[in-house]
Amino acid sequence: MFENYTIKDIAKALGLSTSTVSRALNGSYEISAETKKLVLEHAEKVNYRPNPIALSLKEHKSHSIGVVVCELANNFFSQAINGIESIAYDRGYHVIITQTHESFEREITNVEHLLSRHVDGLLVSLSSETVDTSPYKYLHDKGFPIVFFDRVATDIDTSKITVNNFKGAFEATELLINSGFTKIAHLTNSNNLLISRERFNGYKAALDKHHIELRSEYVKRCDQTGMPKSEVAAFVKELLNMDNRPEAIFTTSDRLTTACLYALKQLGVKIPDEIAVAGFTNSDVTELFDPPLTVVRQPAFQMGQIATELLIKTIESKKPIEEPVNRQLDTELVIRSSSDKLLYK
Amino acid sequence: MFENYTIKDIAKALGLSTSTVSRALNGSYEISAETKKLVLEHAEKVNYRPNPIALSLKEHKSHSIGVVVCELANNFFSQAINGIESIAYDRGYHVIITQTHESFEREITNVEHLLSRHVDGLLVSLSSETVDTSPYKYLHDKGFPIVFFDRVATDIDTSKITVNNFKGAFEATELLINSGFTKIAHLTNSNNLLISRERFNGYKAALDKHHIELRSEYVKRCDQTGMPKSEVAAFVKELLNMDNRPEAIFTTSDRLTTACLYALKQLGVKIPDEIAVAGFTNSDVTELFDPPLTVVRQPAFQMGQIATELLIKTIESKKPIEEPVNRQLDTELVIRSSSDKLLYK
DNA sequence: TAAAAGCATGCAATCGTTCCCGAAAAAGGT
DNA sequence: ACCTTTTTCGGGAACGATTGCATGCTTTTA
Repeated sequence: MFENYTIKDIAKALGLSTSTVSRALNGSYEISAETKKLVLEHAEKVNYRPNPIALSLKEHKSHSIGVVVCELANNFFSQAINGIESIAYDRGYHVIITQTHESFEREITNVEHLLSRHVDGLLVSLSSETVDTSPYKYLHDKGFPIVFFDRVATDIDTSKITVNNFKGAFEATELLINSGFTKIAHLTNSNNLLISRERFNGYKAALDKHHIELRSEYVKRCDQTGMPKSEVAAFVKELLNMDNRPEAIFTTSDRLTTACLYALKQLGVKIPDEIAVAGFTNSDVTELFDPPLTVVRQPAFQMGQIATELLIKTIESKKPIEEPVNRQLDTELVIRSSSDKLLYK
Repeated sequence: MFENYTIKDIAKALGLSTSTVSRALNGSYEISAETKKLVLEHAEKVNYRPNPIALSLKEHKSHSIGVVVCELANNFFSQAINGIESIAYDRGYHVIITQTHESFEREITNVEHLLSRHVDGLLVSLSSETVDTSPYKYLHDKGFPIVFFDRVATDIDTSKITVNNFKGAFEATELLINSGFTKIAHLTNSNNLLISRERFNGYKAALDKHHIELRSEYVKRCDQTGMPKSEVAAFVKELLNMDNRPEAIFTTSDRLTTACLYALKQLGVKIPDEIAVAGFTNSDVTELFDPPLTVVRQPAFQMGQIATELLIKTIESKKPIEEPVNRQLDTELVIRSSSDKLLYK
């Protein structure tokens, strides 16, 4: 069942040379139809599977792709990986997943690791610590296929899949404004991440459009991406204790959003009565929250699929310099009651 | 930086033979200290990394482990994989993840796939469709390292990590009983899964202990594991429309729990006022639910870690027949208000 | 002084596959 | 009947690393 027959075994059994068997298996024109049939049938019978390791050694590729993300147990990434896996599986590629835990050092180690395994390409979402993208630049210049998704490196001219973060943040902020809030705080991530900056800009632009002044004390930057929930809790407390306390919070990432909600719950602050909340998250149970949460949702699964399709296309294209594709998808604003302005207030 | 120097390159550069270089690198006693130092220093300088593919071909192992789970985007499994990855990374193993989507056929394909990649061992959580475990038996009999976690194969004498499902279900059910409920429904999964049967038995035992008759019409089996939410919704509707309508529901898995909550929300049924809910889930936002959900939680991360440690130990042990370990961890019952019996009722 | 022992290193096989060459046999042309 | 072309197939190198065996040199010992 799981036996490993080799080309040599077949050759011996059939009294042929390994070269002949190999060629027959690969449908070479130089092999007679008769021999081909013989070999093919025997290969079928013993359930012959070429050894991918031997192939990798010879061909310098492995039919596998490496994935670099910060954290698996994060809805956005597990959904994206699901998308990645679905395409990769269909195309016969293996997926090797590594986590950076937001550490640059770990990110580099992972890339080295994957490369030494001769992955045929890389699917990368940068860690929040990463500012130096030169390793990717180096690889890309050497013609190595890389596709970024979500957290992309701007200075590298390779394919990228993102969402319109600006628009997503703008819409969410404007929703809060249209609900009647003017004092809107913002919980954001490290400035290293382009997505943080874009989302901040969206937030800012919505305020601008409605002639609301941006108060820097309303903007709290969680440089540790809310890894210990306490980081977020401290900021939330600060916001609530301000003289001019904000009426709403717009959060910029999955972890930040839930950490913020936890902090508010801990403090016994009612949503949206005392403070409204809207934020980026890909959790698929936010409708069950108390109150149902207004969210900006990214098409994670689809992003993973597109990224993988693009990567495999790059890998399999003959010419090394493929025109890089920049796909930008739309976020989805799901309006629920956490962003409501209650009338009796 | 990511150059691939080979042993040959070093040999050429130093005017030695590849064998000498190899032996020097591996600290063989037959190489003079002088030569060793020379080789080691040069290897360090060019950042030599042995080619794992060549090694795999020669040694018939790959320093990677295969993981078979049903679904990545499921809290339990993504947390478990996080645990797996954390240990594997430290021990220098790669993790190759595959999903079965609860299909037996896909499960077998995945195992074949992983085996052809020469993974050194397998970490398996069976799909709900799987009844025939003979492929694993076959592999195990051949001495191939396999460790099961969560959804285990009883008839194979290999290491297994589970939780005490009976106890977890018993405690949850008894909690509902102690809250004052007697009419307790049960949403369960395919009977193929041992965990479903164990949890059902726990439910039954708690009823027995408190002299409550088990009503078969209260037990709804979701054979598709609640994949389309509608499967669960239909059962929930049935339960609510019964003459002797249950006052509480105990759900047996992550997906079932959230699908049940969605169905209840859709129908506008108040929890716990009209019906109480408690269930297995590893979502880490259930405290934010409306109402906060009473849950049975599995130590997923730890299960992944232990399973991986055990697997690597088996892989690296010289003797093929290692005494299999059966670790059973405890679930955690987190009591929140979704299981409260409201007094004014 | 010659043989044995010790040491440092090289050769070549091996893992499974592909592919460049070369060669034998069959087919075709004159 | 002989030469050329085509068809069909095998030998062997290569991918990168390990390792048993062979080799050649120095040193020790009978």
